[in-house]
Amino acid sequence: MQVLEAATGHEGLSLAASHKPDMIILDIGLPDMSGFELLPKLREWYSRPIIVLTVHDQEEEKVKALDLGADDYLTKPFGVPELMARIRASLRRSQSEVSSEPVFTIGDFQFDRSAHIVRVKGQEVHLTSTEYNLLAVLVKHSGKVVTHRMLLNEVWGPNSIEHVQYLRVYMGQIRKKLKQGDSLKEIISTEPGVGYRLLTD
Amino acid sequence: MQVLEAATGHEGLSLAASHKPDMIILDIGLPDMSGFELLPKLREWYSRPIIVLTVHDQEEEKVKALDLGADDYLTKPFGVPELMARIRASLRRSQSEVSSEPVFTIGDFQFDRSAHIVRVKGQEVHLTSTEYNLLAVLVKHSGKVVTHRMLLNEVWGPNSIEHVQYLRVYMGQIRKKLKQGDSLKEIISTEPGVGYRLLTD
DNA sequence: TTTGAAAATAACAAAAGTTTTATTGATTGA
DNA sequence: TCAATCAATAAAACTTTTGTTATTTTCAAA
Repeated sequence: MQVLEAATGHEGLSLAASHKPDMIILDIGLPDMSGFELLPKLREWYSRPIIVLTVHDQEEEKVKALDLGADDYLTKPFGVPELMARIRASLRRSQSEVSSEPVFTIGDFQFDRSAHIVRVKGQEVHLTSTEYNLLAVLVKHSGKVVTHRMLLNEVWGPNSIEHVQYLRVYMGQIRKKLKQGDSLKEIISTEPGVGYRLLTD
Repeated sequence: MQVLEAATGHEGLSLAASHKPDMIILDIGLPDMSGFELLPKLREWYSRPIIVLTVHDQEEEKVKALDLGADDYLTKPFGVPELMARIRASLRRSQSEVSSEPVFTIGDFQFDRSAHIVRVKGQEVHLTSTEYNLLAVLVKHSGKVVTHRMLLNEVWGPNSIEHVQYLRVYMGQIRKKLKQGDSLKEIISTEPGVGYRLLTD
C-alpha cells in the first residue's frame, strides 16, 4: 500500500481531492478544524471508506461520526493489528461493492470496462469519452444514488462541482443513445435534488 | 438488575457520576432542584438513556424534557408493567445503537443509508429528498420521541421550527407511501402536542 | 487554415417538489 | 354536550429542478 499523510484538515482535504486515495483514516482531533466539519466536506464527493480515530470513547462522538458518513471507528489507544484489521475489513467491503467484473450487465445493457465499449442487445453504442466516464461512475455505484457533486467531481474534477447542467445534458445524451434500438427500459433514474442512479432491476 | 436510589437532585448527580448506571429514571419533581436543571448537567457527560417522570400531563413539560436530552417520558400515575416496558425499550435501543448498520431494518421496513433508498417488503419506495431526510431523523432516533422542533430544525433548519404543519403534510405523505403494498403496520406514531416516534416493535 | 466531433453554454418548456390554505376528523376537558 | 385544540387530508398555488433543444466554443486532425 502507498500512504499519504496530511498534518491539517485543509491539507488533507486537498490531498484527498488530488490523489483520490482508496481509503482515508481521519483523526477527529485536527489542529485547524474539527474532524466533524471535515467529514461531511469529504463525503460530498468521496465515497470510499473513511475510518475515524478519536481519543474519547464517547458514545455520542461515535454515533455522530457514523452519521456524518464514517465507515468505521477506532478509539485511541489501539494496537496496530487492530487498525490493520479494520483497514482490511473496510477495503474488502468497498471492493465487493464495486464488483470488479470486467463486463457489467443489466438486462440488455452491457458495460465492458476491458474493451471500453458499451453494448445494448449485443450491438455497440458509441459514447463519447465524457459520456462513457459519466456512465462508468454510475456503474461503479450501481443501484446506489450518486450525488450531483460526486458525479461532477469524478468526471469533471473538483472545480466543476457546481455545473449541474452538464449532468442534465449528458444524461440526456446517454439516455438517448441507450434508447436506440427498441423498447429498452430506462436504466438511469433521476433522484430530484440529489443525483442519479443506475437501476439494477 | 441492580437499582440505586437517590432522594434529591444533588445526591442523584453524585451517585450517577460515581456509579455510571446503565440508565437513569428521573422524577422531574425533586425537593432541592428542578429536574430541568439536573437534566442538562447529567447530559454533559452521561449519554445513556434517561427516562423522565412527570406529574402533570402537560405537553410543555414533556417537550422541554425531551429537548433537554431525555430519551422518553412517563406521566404519573403509571403502571409498573408500563415502566418496565419503557425501560426494556430504552436499554435495547442504547445497545443496538452501538452497531450502526448501514441498513436499518424494522420488520418489513428497510432504510438504506448507503444507497439512499427505502424499501418495504424488499420493494423500493420512492421518497422525495425532504421525505427521506425527515424519515432519516426519525430513524436516527428510532424508538425515541422526536419533538416537532427537533425534526423541523434538522430538516428545514432553525428558521422553520414553528412550521409544524410541514410535519403533518410530510408525515402524511411518508405514511401513505410506506403503506403501499398490503397491510403494513404503521411504524410512525404521533405523540400529540409533542412530536413523532418511529416504532421499533 | 479548414473541418468536424465533442464539450460547454444558454434558453425555455415540462415535470417534480414544496409550501400554503382550507376542510374535515378526532380527542379532551369544562 | 359543546367548545377548543390538534392532527390528518386534500388541493391549490407556488417554486425549484430537470429535460430538451439549439447555439456557441474548443481543439485536434486533415
